[in-house]
Amino acid sequence: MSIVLNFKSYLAELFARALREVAPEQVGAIVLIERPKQAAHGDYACNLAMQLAKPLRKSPRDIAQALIAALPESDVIEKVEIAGAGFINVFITKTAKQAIVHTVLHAGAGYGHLHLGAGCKVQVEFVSANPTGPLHVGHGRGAAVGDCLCNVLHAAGWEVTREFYYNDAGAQIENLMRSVQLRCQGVTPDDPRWPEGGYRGDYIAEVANAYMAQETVESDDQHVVGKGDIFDTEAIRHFAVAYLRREQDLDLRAFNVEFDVFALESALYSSGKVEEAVQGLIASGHTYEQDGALWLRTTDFGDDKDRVMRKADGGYTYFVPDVAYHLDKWRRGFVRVINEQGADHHSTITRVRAGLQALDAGIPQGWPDYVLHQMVTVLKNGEEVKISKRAGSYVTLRDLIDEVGCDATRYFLAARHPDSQLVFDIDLAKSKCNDNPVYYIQYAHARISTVLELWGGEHLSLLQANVGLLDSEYETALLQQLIDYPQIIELAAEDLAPHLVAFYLKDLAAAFHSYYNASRFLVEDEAIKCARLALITAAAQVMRNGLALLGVSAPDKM
RNA sequence: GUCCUCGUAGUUAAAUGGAUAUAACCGCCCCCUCCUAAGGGGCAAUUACAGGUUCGAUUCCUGUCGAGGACACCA
Repeated sequence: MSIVLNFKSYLAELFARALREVAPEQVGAIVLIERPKQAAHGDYACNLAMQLAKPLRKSPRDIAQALIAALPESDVIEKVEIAGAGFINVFITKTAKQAIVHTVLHAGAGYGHLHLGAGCKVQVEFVSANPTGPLHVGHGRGAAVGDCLCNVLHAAGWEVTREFYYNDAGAQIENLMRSVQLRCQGVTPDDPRWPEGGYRGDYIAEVANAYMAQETVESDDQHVVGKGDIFDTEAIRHFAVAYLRREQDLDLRAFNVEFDVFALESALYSSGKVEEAVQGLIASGHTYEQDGALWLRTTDFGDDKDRVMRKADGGYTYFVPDVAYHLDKWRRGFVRVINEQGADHHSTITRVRAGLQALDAGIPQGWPDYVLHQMVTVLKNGEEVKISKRAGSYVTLRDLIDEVGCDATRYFLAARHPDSQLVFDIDLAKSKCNDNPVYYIQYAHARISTVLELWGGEHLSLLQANVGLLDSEYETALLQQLIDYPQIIELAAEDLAPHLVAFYLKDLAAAFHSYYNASRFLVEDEAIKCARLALITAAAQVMRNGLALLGVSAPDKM
């Protein structure tokens, strides 16, 4: 019996071989294997014959006939049929499906790991919040989507680097410094002296108090001691940045998100990378001077108007360090880079890509990739929540974690397509009943754990189970879910769509709950009991694997 | 005004260009002497509109309408 880890790619290979025989000149055709929606259409379907109909000037059914004849022998294929306009429907043998139980039990946490990335390096930049306050819900969505995406890419075989970029200098940081300085002097936001762009949240007072108390602050990438000097703006600035970075680190840690690299905008200046990028752009001939400013002709690369690089006052606009930063990513060997950001940043995409093209550094067009997530609104008691007491003007990630827990927060923020707007319903996320998908999935895992504990046997003995006894409609459905898992990873990785994992887990849990309700596992017949326990042990394994990608726990008891 | 994303059952959402569009919630009806009813089974209900490309369109293209966002020598 062949051991098949991934049926889809296995069949794709068989059809590719048939294609080489039937139409060698068409080997460029894309062999697509899909899961039909209806069971009558088999377990897998291939549309190759319809694709080839036009170039080969033959009827799809004739081509299908030839492909089937050329299909290599395989003991996992029960039968092959031609249907409809020319679909080739493949039916998998029961034995091959049942074997998935042993495949999963043997692979364990490695089940679902693929080699799509072939160990290539990919860098994912996400969150990238400036250190001017606690992280808000939007950052939370970025953190959840970005981190899950990293997990999925890792599972798909990429070598992933998680990176967080932030601005530790510039106008917003200046505002932050002044706000803290005023708080040190006892001035509050309701005072007429409070500046226009000042930060009004209560956390500014906390920063000021810590600075005056000469506290020590350590974040993932900063270490500083408060000087307590109200007039040393440099010391205040440095302290405030470190303090708020640490706050964000604590939020992220509570959210199970860890970064490999923190990149600072100021470092791009001090290392000369910004200047180097500017010189590169000037040398490329895509710049010009006008009205005392230096412009980049981004319209050469699809932008709707040219952009200023160096302002008349001599300072660079923000997109220049952005370009320098991305050039640096490229030089660090990241052939693939994905930026996960809020959709309000979409206007930077064209500019950054244009700047990189203008540099003529061999960077491919359309590099880097972007995943933009839409707005999050928070709902509680049916009403929109806008204010957090501590932050002043927005709902913080910490508010959500404290209120509904890390698991539910991660699940809800990652379980929707990034492109669609998200309403975070706090009451739903908190509810411990069946309309809450997080609990629904976790409950399935807990149920399996309970059964296995009651059984009390040695898990290793399940490797000997006779899975040929798994034959009911519920068992078949659950087997199929287990078989589908690697393909979900593949899809999620290719589409940069981690939410697919969340949907899959709901389906997997549903298949288990139905099975649970319809059958007993701890039955008299030893062989049947072992077969069933082996199946649900495998199901629990896949639940753990999938939940791990989402960063959600898989409890044994609830 | 220009650009970007989205428009799918009453509601919230899935669907790599494939065959009869999938779930959950709500509503109605059923199932615990049972390994957790935080569960299961059933009924009803959907692609905004108009064109186009295709053997085939929820998916791609154009336009209209609707929701959100972006449009600084701010970041």
